[in-house]
Amino acid sequence: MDDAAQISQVRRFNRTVTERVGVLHDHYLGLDRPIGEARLLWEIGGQGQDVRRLRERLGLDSGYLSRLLRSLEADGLVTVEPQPEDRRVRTVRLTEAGRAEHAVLDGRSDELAGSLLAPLNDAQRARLVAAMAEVDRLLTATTVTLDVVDPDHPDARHCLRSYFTEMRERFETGFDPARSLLPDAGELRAPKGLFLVARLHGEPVACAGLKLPPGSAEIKRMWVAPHARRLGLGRRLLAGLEARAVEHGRGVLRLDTNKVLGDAIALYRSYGFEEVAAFNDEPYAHHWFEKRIGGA
Amino acid sequence: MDDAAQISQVRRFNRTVTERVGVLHDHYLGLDRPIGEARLLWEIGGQGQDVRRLRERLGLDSGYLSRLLRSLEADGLVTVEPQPEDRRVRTVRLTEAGRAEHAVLDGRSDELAGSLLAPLNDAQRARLVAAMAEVDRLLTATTVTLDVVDPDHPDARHCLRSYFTEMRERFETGFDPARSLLPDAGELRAPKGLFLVARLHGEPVACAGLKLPPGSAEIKRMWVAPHARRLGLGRRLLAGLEARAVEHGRGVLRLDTNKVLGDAIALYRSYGFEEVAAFNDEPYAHHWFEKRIGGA
DNA sequence: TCCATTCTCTGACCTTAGTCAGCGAAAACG
DNA sequence: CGTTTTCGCTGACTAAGGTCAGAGAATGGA
Repeated sequence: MDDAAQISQVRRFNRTVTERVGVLHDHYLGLDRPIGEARLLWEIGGQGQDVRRLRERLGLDSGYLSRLLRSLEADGLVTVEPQPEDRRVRTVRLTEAGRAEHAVLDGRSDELAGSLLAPLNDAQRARLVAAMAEVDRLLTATTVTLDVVDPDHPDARHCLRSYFTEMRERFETGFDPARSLLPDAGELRAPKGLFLVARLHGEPVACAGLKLPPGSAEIKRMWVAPHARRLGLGRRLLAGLEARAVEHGRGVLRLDTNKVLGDAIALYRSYGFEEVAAFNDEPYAHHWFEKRIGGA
Repeated sequence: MDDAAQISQVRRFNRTVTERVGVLHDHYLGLDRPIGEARLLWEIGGQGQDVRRLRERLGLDSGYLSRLLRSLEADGLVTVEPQPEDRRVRTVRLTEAGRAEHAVLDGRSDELAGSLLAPLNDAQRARLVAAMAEVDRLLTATTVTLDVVDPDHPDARHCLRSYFTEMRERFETGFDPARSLLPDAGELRAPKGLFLVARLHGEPVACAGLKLPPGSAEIKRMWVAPHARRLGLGRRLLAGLEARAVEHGRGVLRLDTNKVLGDAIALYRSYGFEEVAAFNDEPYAHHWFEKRIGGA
């Protein structure tokens, strides 16, 4: 299928979906109140949200948002209170009534989904859901951003904590960071290295570090959050690190890994890594890989 | 995957798509003029449209639509003229300037589609487009309506004309209606039979007739438009005819078909038909099928 | 021929969505 | 400590989207 055919298929999709889903969506959501308010109520959700965060997520003008909140407050659906730590920031929470209304919206959303599936038979339904999952995955993948951050940044720390926890659970021998050949944080920070974090909707969902000792480049601590797998993030991280290693004039990228990380090993191979003899004595490693980079 | 899991997958899809496609869509479309006008301009399209039809398609109030048209007219983008046949109905056509503006919107729509694909690599792109096509097909399928119409109705005649043309092209021996055991139109009209037409966005896209001689029920002239294939319409037509045959107290459904119609034959088998000896001497038939219906 | 219906348009009106400037309180900075 | 910045709020305003009742022309049917 050439580019033009792809474009026109995407356009057909856009049209069908905005008609069938988009229109119904607003229609279902906005039965009793303006969709602006309904969306807001929805976004506040069970645990409450800072006004600032709401403004960001929904992309609303501060004055406009304020007015919407007043309106919801007048209807007794939300309460707005200053945060104890920073009394400029205010937190919105649903009241009992607000929670009830939220549950109604939730139910409508289920109805909408049901109404799309209802006219189909079982086989078609399964195909539709599978295709939707695929579209969802791939469109989501395009919104993930990759940034270089300091390993001490909260998002980086979150990824690293998750990484350690997962290794501890998956390695047959457990995982004790103290026994591993861990780069101290300084080694994953310029000029000795760098650290990449991938974010989805602002939340950190994957990371990878690059150590840059003279004449070499080594990947460390690559991790992808379970709910963000199958988005091609591992590959994007590898590509990101490779590009940066090339920028630093390195001709080889290498890494070590544990035998239980089968998916990762498959990824390394398919990305062009080849297994080599051990180049360090990392106690948790069973395989060592290298890839020539930068056209070297 | 159980029902709840399907529903929640559909909901995730709805959310992702309305965010990524819906929002961008309005954004791209509405750069220079209100989206209401832009949508209208878009819907008028190259050949012009009756006001009535526009109102239906876009679901707009007649007063509101009228005002939008005045506004486009004032900008010199459209002309509105009464239809010659029925001077109450008015037809909207794009002027030269309107056509230019339409082309701009068209380009934007391409851009939008491109922007969804751009961040993906080739393999992902192909997967996304394939999944979109599947979603598109299945969602479209749910909007098809099935109605009993008179075989002389313009939509029925359109289907039958297309059917004859296609048979003429595909049968190895050509197809001469005069030689075939054609039911005359009366046989596919109550009380001797019936005729079903499937419509997509109001356009006829498939048909099938049922002959109801005493004690028997026979399917004739089943056809699905090429662009509406793979939507499960054949199966729906069969189900529709079966249900009506049962209503008329018949216990067996039968049909004859030509050997070149491989897809149709596969459909009949998978729907539960079994091949039987010839029950008529239709010169263009190679296979005869029967299915017990109504729990008989 | 008269009457009912269809189709579009106009005027009056309302709600929702959204922008912008500026203000006061709280926090951060130097 | 004073100054600057951040955060949310209010008032004033605009545009867009949409509803409703009714008028006037054209058509169809009895």
